Amino acid sequence: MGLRQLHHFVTLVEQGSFARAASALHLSQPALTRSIQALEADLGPLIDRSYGKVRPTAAGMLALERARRMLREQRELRRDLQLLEEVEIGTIRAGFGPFAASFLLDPVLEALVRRYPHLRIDLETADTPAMRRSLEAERLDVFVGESRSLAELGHLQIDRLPALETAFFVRSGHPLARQREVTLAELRAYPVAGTRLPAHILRFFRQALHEASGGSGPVAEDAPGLMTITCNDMHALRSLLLAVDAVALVPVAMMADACARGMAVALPMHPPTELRAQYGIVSLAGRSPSPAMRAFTALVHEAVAQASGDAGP
Amino acid sequence: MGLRQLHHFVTLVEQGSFARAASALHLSQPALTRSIQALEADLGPLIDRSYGKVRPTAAGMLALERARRMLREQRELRRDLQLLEEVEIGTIRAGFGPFAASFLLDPVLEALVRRYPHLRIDLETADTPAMRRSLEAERLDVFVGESRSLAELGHLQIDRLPALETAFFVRSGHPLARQREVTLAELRAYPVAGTRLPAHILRFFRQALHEASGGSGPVAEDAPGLMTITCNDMHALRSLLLAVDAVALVPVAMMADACARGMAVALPMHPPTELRAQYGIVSLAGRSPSPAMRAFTALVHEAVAQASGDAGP
DNA sequence: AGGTGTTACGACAACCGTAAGTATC
DNA sequence: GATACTTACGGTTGTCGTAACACCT
Repeated sequence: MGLRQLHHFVTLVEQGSFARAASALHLSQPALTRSIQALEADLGPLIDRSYGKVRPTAAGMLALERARRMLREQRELRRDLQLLEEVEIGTIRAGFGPFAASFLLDPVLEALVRRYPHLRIDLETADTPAMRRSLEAERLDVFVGESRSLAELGHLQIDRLPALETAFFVRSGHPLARQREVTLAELRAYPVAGTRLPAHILRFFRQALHEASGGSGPVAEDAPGLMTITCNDMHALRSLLLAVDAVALVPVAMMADACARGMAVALPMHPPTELRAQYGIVSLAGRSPSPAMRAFTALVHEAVAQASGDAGP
Repeated sequence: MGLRQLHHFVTLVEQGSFARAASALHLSQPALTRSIQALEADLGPLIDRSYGKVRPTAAGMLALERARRMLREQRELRRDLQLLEEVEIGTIRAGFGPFAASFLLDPVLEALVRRYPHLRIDLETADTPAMRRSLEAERLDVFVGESRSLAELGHLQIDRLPALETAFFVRSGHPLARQREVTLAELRAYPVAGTRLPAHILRFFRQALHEASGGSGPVAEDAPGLMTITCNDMHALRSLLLAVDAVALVPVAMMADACARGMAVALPMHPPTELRAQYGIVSLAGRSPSPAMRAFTALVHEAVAQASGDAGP
């Protein structure tokens, strides 16, 4: 019993004659005869041939029912795979780190919904370690997050994004906004807000402050950090810095509009702080991406390009 | 895509490795690899191979669902066909002519129910022309009836039964019961009951009566027949002849018990009337019988043998 | 004769098992 | 080196089309 034979059988019954069925199947009559014979050799007599009239036997009626169901499943499987390929069905479970979420979540979500209205979408924001756990536990298909700390992990595949420019921002009326140059130490006169930072950035700030205050040698690990406020909701930080005389370390892309409207400015740090977050699209290695995931990845790249285009020149 | 390949695929996912699946399928490992490759060439990537771990992709999950349904339909088709063969499922729509019903319906129905408790049974009694129409309209699968009039019809298949002995019966106290011989003409002193008879029997009686009354030459077609009462319920006729001084033409087999208990006797006709009804199991030619129909046919033969054994010696 | 279905034959593709190869641990 | 899977090769089976055959109307 094979799907091909069953298809032949169903068509034969539906067409009512070997000749018509064979032509409907784009098959020669003898081939159809033999196909049916083979099926009957397997399942027993299925049709009564009485010269010109083709009628299913009792067994044939049973077979007809089941065969139709099998063939329908086959058609629907092909259809489902097609729809999956076109992202007409499917699910994407994606995470965004705080930085990425701040300027990627909105456009990516909008683009996803706009281009793939039937896709089931499950997004969340969390920090990199949490998302990494979710990914490994397969609660997540992919996440966009700080990826430097994951670079050596072989079981993760990282699609690196252009380095994410960050800077210290204040609102336009802020005292520091008037200075031609600002040092790290000067920031400490104000509340300094940002997300929880990766270890290497934390170390960089501690070291810089240590040196600025005339110290030398190793820095104490428990020395107070630069940040006085951490919050992983970047939009809250944005609102904060626009409302009060705080300083916030946020992605440039996120502040592009506020700067354009003269509401905020990036502080001209001295020495220049090269604060580039290494972000990437992280997924489990060795797993072929679903069409939905490929679509998601593409949209993230698009959104990044868009954002850096806005914020760049 | 073939059922074999789908089975391989499902087993592979269930077993979690090519090696285990191949052995579970009684297949060599390379054969399984190639089978899966062929399926994937058809449907796209279905599984992620990551050395030792076999996991379905998103497409694979869809395929798995559909494939399982198809394979279940396949198993159930085989099972249904087996059950049909064993008459554990199926339907029989059978008719009985009045004579046949009188002594076959009860035992055949009982035997059917006893041996094939799951068979759907649809029995009816009617006269031969009506049953023939039902058969041709496929409201009936088979009937047991007077078959001489159908012998030449090519589109009907007739499984002839032993000739059905009939005789004129009266109750023991009947005046005619005391005679050593009874002529047809003598019957006319009493109500004569029977079923509606086939044309050739009617002609035989008319001819005999005509000759007995001294006539010669052709008999008028509208001459009064022998029967004064016709009823196609043979049990009613039986009750009638046991209750009043009537004469009834009924099958011998039907009266065997009453005769044995001294309640009725067959009249010793002179000249002997060779009243043999030619009964048969009639079905449409060119249609292979369902298992249920074969079972029915066998049981009818059994019941006939049983009845003629009872009534015979 | 015309149409319908089956068998006969040669060619091609599918499938299998054995054996050799490749990659991962 | 051991294990898990893939590729290579030769043989069997399944499937096709063309052609010849058998049968019914």
